[in-house]
Amino acid sequence: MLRRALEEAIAQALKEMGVPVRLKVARAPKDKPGDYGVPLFALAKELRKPPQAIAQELKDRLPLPEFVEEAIPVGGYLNFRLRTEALLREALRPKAPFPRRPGVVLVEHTSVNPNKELHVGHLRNIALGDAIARILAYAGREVLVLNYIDDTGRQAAETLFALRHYGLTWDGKEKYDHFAGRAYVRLHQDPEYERLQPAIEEVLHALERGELREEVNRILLAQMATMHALNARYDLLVWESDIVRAGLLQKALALLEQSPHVFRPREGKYAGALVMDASPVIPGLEDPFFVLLRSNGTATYYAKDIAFQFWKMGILEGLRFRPYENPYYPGLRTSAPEGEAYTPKAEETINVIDVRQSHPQALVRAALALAGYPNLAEKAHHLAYETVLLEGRQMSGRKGLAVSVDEVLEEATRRARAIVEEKNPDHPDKEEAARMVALGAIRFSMVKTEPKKQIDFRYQEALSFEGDTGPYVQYAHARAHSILRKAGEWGAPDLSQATPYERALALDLLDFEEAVLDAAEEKTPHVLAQYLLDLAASWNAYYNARENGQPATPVLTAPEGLRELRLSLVQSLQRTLATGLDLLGIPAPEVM
RNA sequence: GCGCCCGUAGCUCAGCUGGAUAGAGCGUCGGCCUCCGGAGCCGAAGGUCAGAGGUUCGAGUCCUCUCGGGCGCGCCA
Repeated sequence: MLRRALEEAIAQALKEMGVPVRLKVARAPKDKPGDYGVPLFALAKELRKPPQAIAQELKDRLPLPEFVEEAIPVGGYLNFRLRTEALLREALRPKAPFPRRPGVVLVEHTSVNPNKELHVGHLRNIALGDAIARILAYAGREVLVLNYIDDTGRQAAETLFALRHYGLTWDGKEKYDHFAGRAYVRLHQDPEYERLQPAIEEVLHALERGELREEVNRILLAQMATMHALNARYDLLVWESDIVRAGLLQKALALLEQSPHVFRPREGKYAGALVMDASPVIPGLEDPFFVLLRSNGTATYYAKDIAFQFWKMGILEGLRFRPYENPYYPGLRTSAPEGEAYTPKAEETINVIDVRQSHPQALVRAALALAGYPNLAEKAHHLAYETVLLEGRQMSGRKGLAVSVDEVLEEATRRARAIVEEKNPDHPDKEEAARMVALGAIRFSMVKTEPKKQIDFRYQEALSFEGDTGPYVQYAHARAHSILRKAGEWGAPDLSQATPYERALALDLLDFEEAVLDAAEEKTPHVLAQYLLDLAASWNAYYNARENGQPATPVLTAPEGLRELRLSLVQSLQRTLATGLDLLGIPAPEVM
């Protein structure tokens, strides 16, 4: 990364000038001289000189790195023009994942209740979680992806109960999770619902004993087909019933009770309950007391979250794992009483959950700090994303007001198929191309905006193949690949023949690694998605450039040396787009 | 009531953590090669960055207040 090196050199020179600061090097605007620049206004006061003079002085004192051709003072800025050959050499350098550094990052995402088919709200969770896991791995982290199966929850119990209660039998025509989901919705519309509570309770208890696991598993496997179709990856499944049986909750509470901030009030509102006083960690709360164990002895749901978080970070042990039999993920492991003991001991966790869980997630961090692990509390991240609206309206699983992911995938594939048919009738595998484009459209639409912004799922926009979309990037990739296919083998490029067109594309190519690192650091894939749009646009502009009515940048018919340079650049571009798309979990078709 | 998030072009969104003349897509209007893929490209119109104060050489970005929208605050999960 040339920018970093330049920043380093500038910092060194400034230090010698008596101002030990690190300034950020940014791209220079298109109409200004040079490729990069730094503003020097901030130093004016300390150096008691006008910024223009500082720019001049810095230029005089800065030993230019070999990749910089010239430093150019522009008002209060000092700009830099890169040597063309150095710029191109850097742009052509093959990109590889960053070196692995020790320490596991555990990403939990999906974690869908096993009682119903996935809907569009889950889509955002999966797209974000899967992308951030891939990005972190590329950025050099060892990543484990965990999918939590709440098999002792009310939702699962109600669905299993409904299936029996209504005596429904599966005819195999419908996906099983959809079938089960209909039973669940029917139960919630049943006027007898209130009266059925005791029977539902019974199912709930059976679940806690782990007795109905096969029935839950059947729904899970159907859901997993959708996760797999979305191109999401997982390493571990953890079943809540296993957590219950491993006694993680009791172990966690035992640890917490050693804190002076966890106690049992004898009187007042919380008499008889085990409560945590979060005020040392979360100041300014109206009521800083949170119940961990109710006075009837049952645990609150965030007490369970706390116990699980302790396990993730290696504070507690006790779960066992074995290979998970399924048709989609060969290496997947699942918690199971008969498995082998294993604890991930993550040094950092990312829980991908919607923003409504911000409060309980803060309690999880508070508990870590109160239990004596403030350093781990800082590494327990909540990737909070806003909810997804459906055509401007709030969704509801209970009422069946949602669009399923399967349905969206099917519709997107149908539309993509029609377009492939229209644009590329000779395509060798239209079905596969349609699948990739559909996936590109759907997943890209879920990660291109900031997680904290609410998004409205609209068919017309989410399944669009034009403009700021996944297929736009995929198309740019396919177009580049098409040129490379026609070129065959080529020889050494002549970097000195680069024109301003190659310079512009190369400059954009240089920002890839920074975009990935930024996305990893901020834990938001949208930075990478936006970069890929910019890069694809830059490439399309390059491809279409014209001068005097003639193509300005022909690749295959360019003179020797320049042709090789352009081919190498196109190859670097093509690989960068493919890598970037892969980090978003989106396939990069060679032909579409 | 307390707390968190959001408000940028008609619509959907970026804006590199305080820097250069605020940028894209959709939509509208006008263009594009006998030549590497038109899912593309070039151009035009469209802005009181919700509003008001403040800090600063400099504010879409930081602070305060106001307005509008979303969400969370239970011995429910």
